[in-house]
Amino acid sequence: MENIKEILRSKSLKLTKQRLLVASYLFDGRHKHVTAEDLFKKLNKSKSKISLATVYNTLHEFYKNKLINKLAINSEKIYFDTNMSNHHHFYNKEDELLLDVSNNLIIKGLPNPPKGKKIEKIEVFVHLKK
Amino acid sequence: MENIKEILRSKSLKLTKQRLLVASYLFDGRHKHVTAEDLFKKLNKSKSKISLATVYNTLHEFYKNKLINKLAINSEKIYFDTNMSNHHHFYNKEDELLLDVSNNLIIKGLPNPPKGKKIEKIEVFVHLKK
DNA sequence: TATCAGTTTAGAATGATTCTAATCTATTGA
DNA sequence: TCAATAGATTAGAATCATTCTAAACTGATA
Repeated sequence: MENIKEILRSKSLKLTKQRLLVASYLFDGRHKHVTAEDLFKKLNKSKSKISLATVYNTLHEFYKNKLINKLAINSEKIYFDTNMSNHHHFYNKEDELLLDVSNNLIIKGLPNPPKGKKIEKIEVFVHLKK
Repeated sequence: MENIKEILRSKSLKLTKQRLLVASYLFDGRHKHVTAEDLFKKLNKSKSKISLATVYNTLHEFYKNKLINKLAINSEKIYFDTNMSNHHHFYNKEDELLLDVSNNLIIKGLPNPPKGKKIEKIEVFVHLKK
């Protein structure tokens, strides 16, 4: 719990009950992919209480502070990803499977970005089927 | 116009006014990225008439028939892409710039997909910044 | 420990998309 | 040619994830 508090302090985020609740779920050492709705349900199963709006606020706050990533893989839901290392994803729409591809990929043949623009990030989605 | 009709016929799609309207805009020889809303506005500028629901229906019908692609790049809007060749995208959120990366990329270091799954498609988004 | 900027909240609002069910029309086959 | 009908179109309502609002609350500071 002390290291969770340290994470929030390092980003100058106030240590509120709700943030600690969200952070201790997200940063328990295992990487996770969650939607706001999932997280809301999961956290409200225990006796803790947090509103859906706060779940959204907190996830975006963490995202802005580079504590989590945001994945817009299918335009229906936003997934937040606690794995901050450079990685990519396997995705299977049918069963909503979302898996990290942890290897560092080597991508050759990429043209230069348009004038005045720099590459911020390369995102690779490997779509799967049966 | 005859080749537009041929495209629809080849997919057993009825040749309705609205489908011909959409198809002749989309398949005029230039690749396009459009959202349903954009397309709805654009088509209704001319004297032709088409409802928003029909624009959605038609785009999805074309998508199901593999006449266009669907891009879920930012979870706010769905883009449809008339370029059906194997390609990737540059994307700059700030100015909603979406560009084809036409080169065939070579991606090395990809692990095997999980058991029982095959790779359907690899989608690379190159996010840009200023 | 009082203050207050920053947080949380319930519920309303938004906006893209989908649904509904009534009307219309391209196709087909007699 | 044309009547029948399966499929297409439509306006407007419904949906659903997300954001907004503005009132109440609470950590952090002095």
